[in-house]
Amino acid sequence: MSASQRRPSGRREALSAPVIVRAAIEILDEHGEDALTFRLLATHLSTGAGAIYHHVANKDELLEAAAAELVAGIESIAGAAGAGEAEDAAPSAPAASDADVRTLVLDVFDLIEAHPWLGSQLARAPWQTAVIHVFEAIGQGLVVAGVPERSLFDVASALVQYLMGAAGQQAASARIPRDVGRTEFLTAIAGNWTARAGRGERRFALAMAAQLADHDDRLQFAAGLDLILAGAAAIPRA
Amino acid sequence: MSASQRRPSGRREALSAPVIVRAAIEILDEHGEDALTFRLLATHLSTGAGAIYHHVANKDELLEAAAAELVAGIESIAGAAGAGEAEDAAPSAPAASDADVRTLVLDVFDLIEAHPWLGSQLARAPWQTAVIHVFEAIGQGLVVAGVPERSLFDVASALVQYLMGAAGQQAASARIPRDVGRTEFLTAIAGNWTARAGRGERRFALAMAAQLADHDDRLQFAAGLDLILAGAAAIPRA
DNA sequence: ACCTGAACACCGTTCAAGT
DNA sequence: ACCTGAACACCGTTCAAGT
Repeated sequence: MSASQRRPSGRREALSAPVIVRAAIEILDEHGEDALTFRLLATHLSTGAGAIYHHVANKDELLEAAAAELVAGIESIAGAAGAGEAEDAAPSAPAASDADVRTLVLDVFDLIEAHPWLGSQLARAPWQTAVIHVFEAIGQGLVVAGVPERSLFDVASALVQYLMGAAGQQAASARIPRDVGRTEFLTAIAGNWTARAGRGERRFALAMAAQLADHDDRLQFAAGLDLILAGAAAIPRA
Repeated sequence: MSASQRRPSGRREALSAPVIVRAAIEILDEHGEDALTFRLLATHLSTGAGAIYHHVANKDELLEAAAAELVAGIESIAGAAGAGEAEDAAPSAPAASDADVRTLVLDVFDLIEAHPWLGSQLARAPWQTAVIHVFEAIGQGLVVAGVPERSLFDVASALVQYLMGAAGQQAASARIPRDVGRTEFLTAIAGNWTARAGRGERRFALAMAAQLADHDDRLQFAAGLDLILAGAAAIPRA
């Protein structure tokens, strides 16, 4: 029996936390959050389910690590510019503005849209590494954009919470069965509201039902984001 | 055997959807979202687990009904005023303003803070009755507050998504073990960030850690809410 | 028609037994 | 030390059998 035969075809590298996290992300991306099982993961890694626990404490930690991995690519503009190296240089034009923070938040939104399970995971635990990373990037962007220090925490938190709300919605959207068309699904929902809309009841939801069927999640998210940024911009500077 | 003996002590009323939902809410409020099990629920109702399925399709539907029940108490100011009865009356002062919408959203926040499982449930499925109800109430409030019609959907959606984000956070906070003090937990988290904060890394999160330990969730939520409302107020009227 | 509760098809996690 | 995979302690849900 050669050494290569002791290592079955499914796994080339030795079992380790990064390898496990990578395999988990693959399953999550391809088959959705419900598909991630320690048994299936073990099969993909050509090992037993118990082996995973030698490298990862439990499923929660695995999901946190997977989320952190995806979000690691998100960098604040300020961070990327290497602030701190030229602290004493003459004050130049701000390295980031509200528009950069806007782009940053939309990047995270796009990442969630591409990996809906990430939406579930981010919304689930506010103190995990991935959320802190996003919070940090947004916060640094706001500093450079000139948001007054006394409002930094409030504005950053508002942006993160809004983002978490949208994250949950994206994850929920992804849970709609694929064979049901999204439009059909939303039309059915709208029909359900309509049926219950008595005289004067649910007039607003009813009026919005038409818009719902063909709206664009990202545009709508951006519109709300702009409300928050407009509110932040209206804060009097120190 | 008398008739009263055929109906065991745990259940006075006949089994029905409302009775089941009421029992579910009791368990959720007292022991948290993880405690709600069809087996435990059946025990509380002095019946078999299978009996519940004669009145409720599945656990999802049960949770949606429980959420709808709690949220039913939330009424938009416009709705409560019986708009529609005096449609042709001379236009009086607006029945609601931004301040009323603010109060409405904070009422929902307070409801979630009092019933953390509601936060999980609302954030989970955007199309459930409870969320539509809140959306409707907020929308009606915005109409009366004079938000331009073309922005109604965006503003209402932004408020709901922000609320859903906060809902998820509240639910997550409630999942912190009770014997661990909240302050100790947050201090530990902050310490964890500190440990990882290299030169220039996580400077923002680090600076915020102190504020985190003793901040007030509700005040912070209100601050973000005010940003959105300020942004909405800045939209030029038609 | 409604209820019962054992049975089914899963989970995450543990752990004795192997290498 | 690391891995294996059966076993444990749960779930939600189903369904034959009762009333």
